[in-house]
Amino acid sequence: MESLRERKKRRTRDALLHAALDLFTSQGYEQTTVDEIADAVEVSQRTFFRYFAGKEEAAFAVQVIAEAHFIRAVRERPPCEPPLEALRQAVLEGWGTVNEAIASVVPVEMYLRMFRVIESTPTLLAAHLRRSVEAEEALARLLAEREGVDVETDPRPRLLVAVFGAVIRVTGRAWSSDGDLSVAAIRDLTRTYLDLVGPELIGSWRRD
Amino acid sequence: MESLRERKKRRTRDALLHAALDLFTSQGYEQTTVDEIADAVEVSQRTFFRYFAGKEEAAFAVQVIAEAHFIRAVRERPPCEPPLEALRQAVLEGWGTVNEAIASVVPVEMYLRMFRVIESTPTLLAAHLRRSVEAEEALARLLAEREGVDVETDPRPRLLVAVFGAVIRVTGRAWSSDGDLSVAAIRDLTRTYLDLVGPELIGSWRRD
DNA sequence: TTGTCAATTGTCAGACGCTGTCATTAGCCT
DNA sequence: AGGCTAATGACAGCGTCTGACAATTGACAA
Repeated sequence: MESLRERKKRRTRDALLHAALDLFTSQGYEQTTVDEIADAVEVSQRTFFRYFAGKEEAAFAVQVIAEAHFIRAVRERPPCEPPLEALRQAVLEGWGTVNEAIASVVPVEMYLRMFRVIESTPTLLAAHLRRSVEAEEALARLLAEREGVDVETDPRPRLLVAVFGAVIRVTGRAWSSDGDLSVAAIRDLTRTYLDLVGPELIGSWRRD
Repeated sequence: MESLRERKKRRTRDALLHAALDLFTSQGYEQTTVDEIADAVEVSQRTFFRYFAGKEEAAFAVQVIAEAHFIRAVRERPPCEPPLEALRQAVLEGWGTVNEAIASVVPVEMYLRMFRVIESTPTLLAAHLRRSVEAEEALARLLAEREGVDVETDPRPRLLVAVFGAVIRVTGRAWSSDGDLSVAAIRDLTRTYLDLVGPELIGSWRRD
C-alpha cells in the first residue's frame, strides 16, 4: 500500500518522465532544456534534478527497464545451454516479451521512438554505448559464474559478451535506420544477424 | 616554411595540449577545469576554445593520430588478404609502429597514461566508444569497397568490423587494468585475444 | 484536533562548459 | 610607416548541475 506522499512522488516522477520523453521525441534532445521539462510539469528545475541525476537519466529511464528485462531473460535460461546459445535465446525471447515489461510505464511506441532519438543524438549514443559496456560486464560475470570459470583470468566471458553485444548493436542500428520499426522486425533481424556470425564472416566474401 | 604567425599558433596549441594532458593524467579529467588549462599556458579561456571544440577534443587529440595510423595500416594491406586477416595484421603491425606516428607530438608514455584516463573516466569512455563506432563505420566502408560488396545491403562488413572492434576494446580494457603497460604487452594481448575468436568462444566452456 | 517531526519543494547563489560579440593587439605586406 | 587581417582578451550570456537554506506539506502520536 502506497502512502499519499509516495503516490505524489510517483506521479511527479511519471509526469516529469512523460514530459521529457514527449519533448525529446518531438523537438529533439539537445533542443529541450530542463527548464522546459520542469515548466511542463509545473515544478521547479531543482525538483527535476531531485528525481533524475540529469537530462540523460530521463532519456534512458525506459532503456533501464528493457535492459533489466533482457538480463533477467539470460538468468532464466537453462544452465545446460552453452553460453552463446543462452544469450541468443534470451534476446530473441526478450524481444517477444518486452511489451509487457514496458507498457505499464510508457507506451511501447514511445520506447521505440526514443530508441531512435538515442541512436541519432551523438551525446545519447555515447551514453548508450557506455551503458552497454556496463551491461556487458554484468553479463560476463553472470556467464562466468554460470559456466564455472573465473572472469578475471579467463577472457572468454568478456570476449563472448562483447562480440554478442557488437552484433546486437549493429542490429539495432540497421533496424532504426530501416523502414519497418516494429518489434517483430527487430526480432527477425536479430536472428538473421546472429546466424551470420561464424564462417560467413571469417573467410573471403568474394566467391558467393 | 612556416610564418611566424603559424609557428606561434602551433606553439600555443601544443602548449595547451600538453598542459591539458598533464593535468588530466595527474589530477583527473573531471577535476580539471578549462580555466586551469588556459591559466597554465597564460591565455584566456576563450582562446582555449578557439583551438579545441571542448575539453573532450583535447583529451582525444592523440587518439585521433593513433586512429588514423591504424586505418592507414588497414588501407595498405594487400588486397588478396581476407578481410579479418587484413584487420588482424593491420592492428598488430600498427602497434609496432605507433611510436613513430605519435612521438613527434607527445611522448608515448603520455599517450598510454591518457589511454588509461579515458578508460576510467565515464564521460571519456562514452566519447571513446562513440568515436570507435564512427571509426568502425569508416572501416566497414573501406572493407566493403575492398571486397566489392555493397555496405548498405550486405551486413557482413559492419558485422565483421563491429565484432573485431569488440575484441580490440576488450583487449584495451584488460591491458589498461593489468600490470604491464608497455606497447609490447598490448600487442601480445591483442594477438592472444584475436586467436580466441572462433570455436573456443562458441561451444561450451566446461570440459577443458 | 493539534502539535511535532521528517520529507518534499522552491528559491537563491554559484561553478563549470561553452558561445557570441566587440574592442584590442600583433603579425603581414606594400 | 601605415593599412589590412588574423589572433587574442574581456565581457555578457545560456544551459547543466550542485549546495544551502527556508518554506511547505504529509505522517504520526499525544
